[in-house]
Amino acid sequence: MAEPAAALRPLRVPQKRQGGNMARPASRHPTDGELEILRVLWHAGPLALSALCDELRSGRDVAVTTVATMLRVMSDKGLVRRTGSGRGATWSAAVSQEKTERRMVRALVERVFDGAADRLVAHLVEGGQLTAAQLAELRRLIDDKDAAPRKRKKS
Amino acid sequence: MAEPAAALRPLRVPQKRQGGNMARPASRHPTDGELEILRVLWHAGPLALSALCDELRSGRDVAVTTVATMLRVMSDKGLVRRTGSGRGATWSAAVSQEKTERRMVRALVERVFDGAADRLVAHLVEGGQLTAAQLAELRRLIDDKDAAPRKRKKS
DNA sequence: GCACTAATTCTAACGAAATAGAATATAATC
DNA sequence: GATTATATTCTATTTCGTTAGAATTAGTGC
Repeated sequence: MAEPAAALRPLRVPQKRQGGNMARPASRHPTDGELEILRVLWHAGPLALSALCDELRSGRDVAVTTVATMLRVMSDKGLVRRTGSGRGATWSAAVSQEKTERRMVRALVERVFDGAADRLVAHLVEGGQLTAAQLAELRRLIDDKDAAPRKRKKS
Repeated sequence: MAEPAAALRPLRVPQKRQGGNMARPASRHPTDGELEILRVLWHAGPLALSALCDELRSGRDVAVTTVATMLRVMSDKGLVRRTGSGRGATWSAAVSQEKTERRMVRALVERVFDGAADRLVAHLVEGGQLTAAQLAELRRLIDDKDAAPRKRKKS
């Protein structure tokens, strides 16, 4: 491999193994499309492929094979699970809504707010995204939390 | 298995303009890497390319040309702006931190919580992501909001 | 058991995103 | 003005995400 008599001129050599590489790393969280499927499955329980497609189609047009491909990918990622095979097979979410939401919120807080969760909340409260009723409910929630810092299950 | 006689096979016909296409649509929001750059620019004001790279390198290793390429893309998207050219040029954010954060939070609420902002807040409050002090501060915020539902600037 | 239909796998295309080396342009310094 | 350092552009590469047609497999119904 060495270049003994390379003469000179290390210049310009348009070799092929060149240019930067290293592509984008795979995201650990569900993508946009995957989340759409998960939401349907969370809401409507285990579904056959066709039924799942029908649900999705209420929002936009999509081919059956597209959904099938996404399900395969999601299955590899451990996001969904299949029960049975062939025509009678059903698909269900393999991750809980609760956990997924929490993880995605945490990721946002980390990425956008550098871990400061309170800044996110302030954003929401001050940004006028909440109704008066929701604010009241939120205050009640905080009071509860305050009264029982220990995990007391509501008392 | 199968493959009885290798005779007549329609054999998949590897035509070129066929099969599903349509790639992933460009995301309207800054990507992960773009956000990283924006955060540096928001925090440290206008910076030369080299200085920007130095800041980024405190977190991870990255080549100058990589950052330059990202800046070009971000410039096309209107996320950053360049002042001057050549060695003395500086880069600054072309979008405000406030607006960007708000937009990304809104996108998350839409995607994950189907628009229900209060569910996101409840998540944060109940999930134990906030300290007692932060909860108190939050309640004060809500009280203020409650006292002045109309946009009264504080009075 | 054969046709029909739904499900699944195989293959493909293609843009976005991330990365960076090579080459070139530009400004600073001597 | 030549050298040098930095900035910018050009090009290349790789994987991800999204979409879907073609082919194959597996139940349903007759």
